[in-house]
Parts: sequence; structure tokens; C-alpha cells
Amino acid sequence: MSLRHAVLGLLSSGPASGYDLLKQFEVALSNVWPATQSQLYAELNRMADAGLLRAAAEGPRGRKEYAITDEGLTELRRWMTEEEPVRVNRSDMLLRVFFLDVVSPAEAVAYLHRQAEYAAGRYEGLAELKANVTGTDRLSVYGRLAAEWGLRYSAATREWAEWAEAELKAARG
Amino acid sequence: MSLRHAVLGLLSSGPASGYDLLKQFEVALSNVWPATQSQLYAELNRMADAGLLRAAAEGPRGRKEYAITDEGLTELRRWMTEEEPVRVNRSDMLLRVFFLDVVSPAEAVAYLHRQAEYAAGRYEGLAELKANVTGTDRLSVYGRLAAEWGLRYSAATREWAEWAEAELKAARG
DNA sequence: ACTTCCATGTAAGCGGTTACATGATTAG
DNA sequence: CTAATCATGTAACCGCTTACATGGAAGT
Repeated sequence: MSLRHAVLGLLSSGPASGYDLLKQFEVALSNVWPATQSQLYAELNRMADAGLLRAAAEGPRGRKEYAITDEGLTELRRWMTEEEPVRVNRSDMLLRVFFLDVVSPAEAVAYLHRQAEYAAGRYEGLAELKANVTGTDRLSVYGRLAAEWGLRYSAATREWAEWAEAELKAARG
Repeated sequence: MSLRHAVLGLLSSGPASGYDLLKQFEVALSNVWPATQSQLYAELNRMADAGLLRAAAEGPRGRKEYAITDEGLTELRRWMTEEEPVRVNRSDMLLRVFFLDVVSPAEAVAYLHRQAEYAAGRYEGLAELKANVTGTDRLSVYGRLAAEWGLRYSAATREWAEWAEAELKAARG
């Protein structure tokens, strides 16, 4: 249940409302842990019930500002140090690779070509994003580390797709 | 709904029972699209209802062998050529990176170190797996392409984690 | 006035996981 | 005879997505 931990993480640098958090999810975490509005508001209420959060202040328009509790901070630290990341690598893109021979050789090559182009585009996008994250706040500093991962990931995927495309062409003779 | 397409893909090389398919999921597709027994049997019945499959034969112990229909093959090809892969990159591992300053500097470094080690181990595992997949059948040939992606992915992740660890140490001064 | 932004909530549905449940056949 | 393997199914639960629903406050 990592949405919960993402919320704890965001609140660990200061109180915020559901609305504030939603923007942070969109801006900073969208590539790593997207969350929808509907999901977030429901989870905040559950977390308050569980004592990980408390409604610290109320503002205009029914705004509720939440602050992390000691219990929440303890849980966040426990998750960071004791719980190993879950790696579930469902890949729609890779699944298709297994079945490439049900389409024509030309279509198979085209598929890999599209994946290389997509990865190249994503690389460019992340490079731009990283260049625009110039802050010294925690989310910016560590966000750049995460962006660097994305960059390396995109580069590796692009190179793989180009390699695989060449392999297929070679196999065709 | 890619479980459906994974099933269509597997059945495109010949009829199989739910039990057969489950083993193929475990052996060939576990790193790309894991499926549970419960999920698979239910989906097979839905797919038969939808006309993508037909129960082709019955064997001992209530065994039901399914064959892909023309409709199923058409859907598989459509999915391969027309539907772009969905990329949802929820990463538990990367999410933690954003919140690395809620733990001690030593714990943060240790976290990245563990990730590098995990990626290195995964690389070794995949290298072994790839070396053992020597067949010339479709799943083997394309499985090696997919394994190559995993190898590059693991290497990139390991290198990133080592780099990030060095960054943190440098920042600590 | 009108639009945009702020702000929170509910409900239906889907895909996936875990656990439960049952029974036939084959190999040692 | 007994264990392993073959074989299929159901039910509860969980997290996520999409869509619906409402209304207050601020800027132009």
C-alpha cells in the first residue's frame, strides 16, 4: 500500500491539504507513483482514522489541512528501512515481443522501431524536466536522482529496441 | 486487459489447457506478465464466452483444451499492431528515493547500496536464465530478446544506484 | 456576472492477490 | 496405499480508474 507511504512522505516536509497533495503528486511524483483525486481523498480519511495523520487546521471552502503524526513518521521510517521494494514488472511492451511472429516481419520491425522512438522521446522529455527542476528543496534534490534513473532507463530501452530491431532484420537475412 | 492478450499469444502457437497455460506463465512470462491460477481459469471462461477461444477437446480429470479462434487471432494481431503499450511506471523503489532525508544519511546510503546489490543479483539471475533458454521455438527466440531487455535494465539500475550512492556520499562531504 | 480555481467527496467497475475448496489420475 | 501431480473452480478483499456530484472563493 504505497500510496499511503507516498502521502506520509509528502507530509513529512510539512502540513498540506488533499488538494495540495494532489498537485504534488501531479508535479513531482507522476512518473513514479501517480494518484487520482478520488483515491487520495479517500486514503487521507482512512489514514486519519488509523492515526497516521491528523486534521491540523481548517481553511476556506472546507479545506482540511493534514499533519503527519509521530505514529505516521515512525511508519514512514519503518517502510523506508525495513520493507524491501516490491518489484512487479508487468510490461505490456515486452509481452508483445514474445508474440512478434504472429504479425508480419515488417510489422514486427516497425513495432520495435516505434518502441525505440518512444523511448527516445521520453528521454528528451525527462532531460527537459530534470533541467527545469533547479530547486534545493528535498523533492527537487531527490527528484533529480529519480529523473536520472528515468534517463538511464529510457536510454537503455532505446538501445535495446534498436538492437532488437537489428537482430530481427539480420534473422530475416 | 493484457492477461487476455497474453493468453491469446500463448494459444496462437497451439491448443492448451488452463493448466498448461499456467505453467507457461510461470516459466516463460513470469518476469513480464505474471498470472495466478485463479485469474487464469476465470479469464479463460470469459474469453470462451466472448468467442476468442473455443473448448477444443476434453481430457482426463476434467481437462479442457482450448484453441484460439479466428476472432481471437484477429484481436491478437490488432493488439500487436494498433494498440500502443501502456506505460505505467509505479516504482516502489524510486518512491523511497524522494523521501531519503527522513532517514539518517547512513541509512540512505545503505538503501541505495541494497538496490545496487539487488539489481546485480537480478542481472546474474537473468543471465543464467537466458543461457538456459536455448530452444528455437518462438517463446525461446523472443524470450531471449525479452531477457536481453531485462539484462540491460538491471545493469542500468545497478549503475544508477551506485552513482546515486556516490552522489549522496559526496553531498555529505 | 462569469469564469477559473479551490476543495472535497461518492459510486461503479475492473484487474489482481490470497485463500479456500474439490476431486481425478499416475508413479513409486 | 499413498504421495505427487494434474486439473478446475469460487469467494473475499484490495487498490486503482473513471465518472459523477457539489459547492465556495477569488479574479476579471
